[in-house]
Amino acid sequence: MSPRHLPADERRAVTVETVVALAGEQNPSEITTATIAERMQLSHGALFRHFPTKEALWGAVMEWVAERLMARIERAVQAEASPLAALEAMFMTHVDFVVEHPGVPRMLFGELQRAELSAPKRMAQTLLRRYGERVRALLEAGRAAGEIDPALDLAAAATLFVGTVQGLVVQSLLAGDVGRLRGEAPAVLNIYLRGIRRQG
Amino acid sequence: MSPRHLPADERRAVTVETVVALAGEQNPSEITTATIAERMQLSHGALFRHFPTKEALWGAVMEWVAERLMARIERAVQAEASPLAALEAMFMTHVDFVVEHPGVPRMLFGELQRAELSAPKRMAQTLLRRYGERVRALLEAGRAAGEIDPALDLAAAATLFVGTVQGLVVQSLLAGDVGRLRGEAPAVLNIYLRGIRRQG
DNA sequence: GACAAAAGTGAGTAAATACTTACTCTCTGA
DNA sequence: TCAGAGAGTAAGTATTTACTCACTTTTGTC
Repeated sequence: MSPRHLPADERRAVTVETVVALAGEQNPSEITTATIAERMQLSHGALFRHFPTKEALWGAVMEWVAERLMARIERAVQAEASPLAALEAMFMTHVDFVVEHPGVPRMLFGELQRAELSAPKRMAQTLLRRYGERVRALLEAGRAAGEIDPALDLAAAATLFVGTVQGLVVQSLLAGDVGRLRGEAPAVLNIYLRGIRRQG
Repeated sequence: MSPRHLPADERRAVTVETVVALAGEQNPSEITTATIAERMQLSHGALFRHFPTKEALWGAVMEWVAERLMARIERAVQAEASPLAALEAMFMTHVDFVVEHPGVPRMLFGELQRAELSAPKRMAQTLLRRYGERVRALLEAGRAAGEIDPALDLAAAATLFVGTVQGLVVQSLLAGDVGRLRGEAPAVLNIYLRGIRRQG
């Protein structure tokens, strides 16, 4: 068990991870600062030594998500030779990430819904935009390499790529079982690939 | 303007429509009973003459959504001759519905996130299951008619169909503009259709 | 037009929740 | 070893929010 007293930066890291874990178990927008503290065996007041407001805490969480997700995806993409293989790797890496951290897509969607343009919302927007641009770049490379249908609408293909993951997430929310996601993912991805690939 | 005093059933109907409208403007989970009443120019207390709890009100809203969405989709499907054409009509009808009522997919997603299995959550699950089954039935018919790739994984195709809409919704949350949805939808649908269609 | 039933009002209440503060404990380095 | 900085505690406070209730206004019927 972790000691009661932690250096500030470690405490902040533990807090963020606690929020990510909690978001995998319950509606992210219903997570209270009290439950976060309780989960860490910490008093409620102590939380506010490390984060001035709840919004600042959510900002740190979104930063954690953006960094980890994009880093892992970039690593997976770099390891592949062809653009289409990279797209496949990107998809499966994303799915793995969601299986490990089921709260993440729900937090992102929840932030996007917010009315005011808070810092965490802006971070969610930025993340998704970067993600979309990465997909688009791979699609362009794939088209240049002759792997992808030359007539393909790249913007639409990028939107559908995000939707492909999103459809799986909805499915897992329906079934209440994130584990099955990984098994179902390849079949869904195949349909997508068939939709964008250059015809033999 | 509607009169201050309405028969109970009309007041309930107006209330539900007010919630649907509000959900198009702000985070559905942040809609309070007070704002609902205010929007109707009604006192807060009066709301609770017509709905015993907020949860019951949300139940009525989900029922409204399920009935309207499925009825419209069924009508569109019936008007088409071939299964693939019906699938296209279903998609565009759904998109139209979302453009008219942008709060709907967000309410649905929000309900699915809930921890406890409340009545509104169960209704959201039922709706999405019925929706998925309808897609699957069309896919099966399409396969029987030879329009669709015989090797297609139907469950995966149904998941991706839902994701196709969902991807557009995420896009509109990013852009903050639901109107563009209708214009972008056909290109996204085309990629999906290319993914499931029987190769010439 | 009187009356009862239906619908609405508005001032409340209790619970939840983000944040504060005065204090105490614990670790570190000179 | 001990002073002080850093981390934690616990009992607050202010605000929000779902829901209540005693009372008033409107509406439809005879």
